Amino acid sequence: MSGSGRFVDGYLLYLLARASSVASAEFHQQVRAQGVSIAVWRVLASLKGTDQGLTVGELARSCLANQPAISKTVDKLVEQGLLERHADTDDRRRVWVRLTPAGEQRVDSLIARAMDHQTRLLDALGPENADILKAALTQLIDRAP
Amino acid sequence: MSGSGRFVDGYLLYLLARASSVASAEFHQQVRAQGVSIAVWRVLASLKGTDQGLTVGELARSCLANQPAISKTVDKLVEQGLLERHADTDDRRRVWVRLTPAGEQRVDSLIARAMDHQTRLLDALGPENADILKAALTQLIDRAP
DNA sequence: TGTAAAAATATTCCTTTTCATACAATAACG
DNA sequence: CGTTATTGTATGAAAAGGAATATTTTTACA
Repeated sequence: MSGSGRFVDGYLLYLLARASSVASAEFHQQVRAQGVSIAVWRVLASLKGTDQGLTVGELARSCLANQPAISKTVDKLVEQGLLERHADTDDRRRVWVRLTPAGEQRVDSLIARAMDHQTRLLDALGPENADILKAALTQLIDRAP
Repeated sequence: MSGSGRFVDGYLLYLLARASSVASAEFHQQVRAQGVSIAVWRVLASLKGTDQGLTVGELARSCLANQPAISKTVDKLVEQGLLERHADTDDRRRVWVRLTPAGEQRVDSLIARAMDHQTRLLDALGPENADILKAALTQLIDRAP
């Protein structure tokens, strides 16, 4: 005996985390090679395609991160001129965050690489497997407790 | 217009990360409520079911973490009496890490909760969807670039 | 309305992670 | 063999992240 009786090998949450990690590894290295952290990439990517931006809270949920972490990351990106904050006129607690033109430019360049990587990933999977995977993940997100 | 033209909504790596995050959220809260960090849970869970333990490097890869982070987490868990280190006799660079009896006891209690949570998750998904998901994730892991 | 509760963000303090590197041991190869 | 390269782990300084809380604004409701 001594066959792999490891607990994690049959554990769904581990399979999920590992799949996400393995699938992202190559692209994440490319991002870091551009001098951009994954946290920053997620903030920029989350804002791309929103026309008024997102509030800090929405951004945190979108980035799968904590609100304080996002506040701090936004601080830095505002200093770098990639983001801008502006208060909501109706509810002055809310703070909107959106890309500046420089931010758009930066994220566009990263997104180009992301799409390129995704194409290769989908190719490796095959179109039908990719569709099955997307459907299964979407169901999981909708139905998870 | 103003329909969701957000980039991330169509991005596979984001779907994966979000699925992993959403599916894990509830259980991870339970773990933290036990006073155990996710990093520690992953170390303990990774070791469960290995009969000689794992080396530090294997443990790092299994935990989807960096080697220095694992070295430090192991330090603390050794201090707490949950893990023990012992050098490899053949290759004295390698350091094996394994659960102590106290560590086994701790991880067993967490695993009981994990299995319970997984049962509910699989129920919510339905058996056939669960199988499809597992197969798709396994393929992704095997075929990712 | 006035007051208590709730919500959104920022801030503080402390832990953890990361990056680079040091150190020790083995492997490769002239 | 001796020397260089490589591998595995640990360590130290710097950055990031997390939990708790403060602050400001809005909502609920007596």
